[in-house]
Amino acid sequence: MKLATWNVNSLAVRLPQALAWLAEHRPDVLVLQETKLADDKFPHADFEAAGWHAQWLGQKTYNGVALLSRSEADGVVRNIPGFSDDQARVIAATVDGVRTIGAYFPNGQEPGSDKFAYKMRWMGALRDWVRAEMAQHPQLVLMGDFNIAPEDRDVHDPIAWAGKIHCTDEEREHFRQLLGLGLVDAFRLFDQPPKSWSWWDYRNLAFRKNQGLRIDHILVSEVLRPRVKACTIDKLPRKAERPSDHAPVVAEIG
DNA sequence: ATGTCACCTGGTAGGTGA
Repeated sequence: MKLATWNVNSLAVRLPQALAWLAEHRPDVLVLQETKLADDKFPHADFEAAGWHAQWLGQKTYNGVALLSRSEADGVVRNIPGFSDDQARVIAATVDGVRTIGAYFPNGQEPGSDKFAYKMRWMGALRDWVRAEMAQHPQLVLMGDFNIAPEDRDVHDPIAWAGKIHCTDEEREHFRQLLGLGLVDAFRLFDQPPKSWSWWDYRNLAFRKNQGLRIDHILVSEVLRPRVKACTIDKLPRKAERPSDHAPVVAEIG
């Protein structure tokens, strides 16, 4: 099966691109982040007309997540159970026997800020919940926009980014704790081209100069690990007219 | 140093978030 994650930075703007990408790649599951749509504005009819099941959790202006699947999605969970949150960041469901969690991690803005503290709290709650989910569902995938570059090789300029948001020791420690639950970064199961990024700032001609970060990830549980056949970043949508600043990440599981 | 994009409010620009 094919699983994918994509931060679309407004589904109102990117709906045509999302539909085109789905039609071309036919993933079994695609999770979206930053839909930026209130629930009553979510274009479920457009997805359904194209043959996709849709689950979503949104809010006006900010955040918002969705899960699109070819098969029906069961056991849908919206946001982290037990963690009171007015931001729409998590959608989870079981599709074809695989527990699939789509997450939009907080950006965190700047170390020491209130938003950074929220990011830490949110990641702690996510970790505890994912641990419980894994106990129930050995076949589990956690994917989305983590807003963390796990290692220096995931950063175009590690010196300039040292200690900055996405690259702090605290964020990287949280990423390692997720791996410590028994998850593995699917992208690093394979030889990859150096300077592989999933996000490029809209500013400073960053995409043209390939100045980016790898902050979008697909983590798979240990039982799925031997079944992962490939994991790639699809840069093509980043070259389109009116692109999202993120590229889709895709994993193939046999 | 910011050469961007998307969204909102309140007003035809400015602020916020990423």
